[in-house]
Amino acid sequence: MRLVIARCTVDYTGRLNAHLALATRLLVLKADGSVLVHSDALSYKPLNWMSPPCSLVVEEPEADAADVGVIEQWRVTHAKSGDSLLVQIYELIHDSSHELGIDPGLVKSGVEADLQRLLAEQVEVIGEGLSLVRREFPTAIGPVDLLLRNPDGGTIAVEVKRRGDIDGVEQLTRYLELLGRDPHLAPVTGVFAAQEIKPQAKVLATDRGIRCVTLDYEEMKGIESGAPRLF
Amino acid sequence: MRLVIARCTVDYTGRLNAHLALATRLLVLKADGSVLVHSDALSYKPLNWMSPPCSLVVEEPEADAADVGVIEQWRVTHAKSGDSLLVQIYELIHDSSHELGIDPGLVKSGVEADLQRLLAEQVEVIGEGLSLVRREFPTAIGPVDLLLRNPDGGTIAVEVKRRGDIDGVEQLTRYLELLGRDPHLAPVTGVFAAQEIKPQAKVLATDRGIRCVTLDYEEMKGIESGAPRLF
DNA sequence: TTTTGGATGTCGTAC
DNA sequence: GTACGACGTCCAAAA
Repeated sequence: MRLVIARCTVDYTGRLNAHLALATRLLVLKADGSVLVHSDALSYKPLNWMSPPCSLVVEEPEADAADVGVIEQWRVTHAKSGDSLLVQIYELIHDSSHELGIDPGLVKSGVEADLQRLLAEQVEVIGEGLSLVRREFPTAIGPVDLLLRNPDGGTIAVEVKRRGDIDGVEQLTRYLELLGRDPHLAPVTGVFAAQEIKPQAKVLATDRGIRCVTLDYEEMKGIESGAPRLF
Repeated sequence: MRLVIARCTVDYTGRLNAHLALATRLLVLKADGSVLVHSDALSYKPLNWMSPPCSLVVEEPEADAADVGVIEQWRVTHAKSGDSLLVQIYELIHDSSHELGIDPGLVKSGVEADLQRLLAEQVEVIGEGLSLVRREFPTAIGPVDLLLRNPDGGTIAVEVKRRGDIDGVEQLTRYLELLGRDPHLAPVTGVFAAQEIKPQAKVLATDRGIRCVTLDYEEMKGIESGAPRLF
């Protein structure tokens, strides 16, 4: 990994055109050829970048560029899309290279898949007496997260999200429409389960007769890992 | 901006939990207090990060951490959400600070707003004889991108997207439902216009009687900027 | 290889 | 401040 601090301009041409006026920025050149341009604010997202696979070529600045002070010029081109990034350097302030090796990678827990797995093991969170038919129940328009059997008759389709948005309600609505046509399953009702449900999503769901359930990941995690309580 | 290359572990606790095992990484500390953790691959997205507003505190490593080789420990805490990042440093390989100043920011062109503007000027792309009623036609649930008048009677609502996804079809469906109730506009038909339309979106749109139109940005740009061709 | 859907999405903007 | 849609979304798993 090469780290460069430089006064530079950057131009991107590809899915859109973007220009960065002359200023001092951090340029990160990664081992896979990718390039990041960062300013001293706005975490996370680079101002400009090029994703691998791409190649960096050091070009000779054009005469008029050199006249206005460009001392070095990089062209980074994406191998497939042809998108390219032109970095024109006016002043090199820092330049160092470092051997990092391969990263063992990030280990996560608490994402949608975890929620779904926990909820499948704890269907009582949805309601009394329900039983799991299966996770990822397949339909023509995609898998339903959880399908439950109601002992009083009928089926419950559960859509699990980390954050419950209007899109999730739409998705569940499509599933309900389709599943409701199946005489083996009908009547099918819907449950929208998420750690956090947006007000508009709640309104839309309620309007469509879909019940909303707010999930507590930490609590569900506790029930899973902890020994059953003694009372 | 402070740049640190270090052998470290990183743990994030917040919306989820995430752990990075011991390895050499780039740590970027920005002027606004935010922190980025990057490996030597996977451009764009940091392995781990903390967004502003947040504060960094250098803690004394616990005895057992010090025993396994932790020489320095940072805790970065988000001011509002309480999310936190724990960086345990085992070896400092590089450490430098740089004054970057404020970035003038990115200038873009060629996004959805351009597509919509161009299409408003070239409604013949949608169909013969149509005329523009207005852009951003207001409704109770948000503005319709383009509203067109059909000389044969009725109205056409156009949803413009750069990439046509199933969400866009849902959005347009909601508009059509609402607009169709207005006797001044009815009958209202829909057109889904995008540079690229996903197969599932096309299927859903067609199923709902919505016509799909694929837009060619470069061609539309050419018609706008170029002189009319001489034949 | 293309497609699909999640994401600690992030980021801007209208309300 | 909240809600909502765009994003050069990025990214990984599935088909």
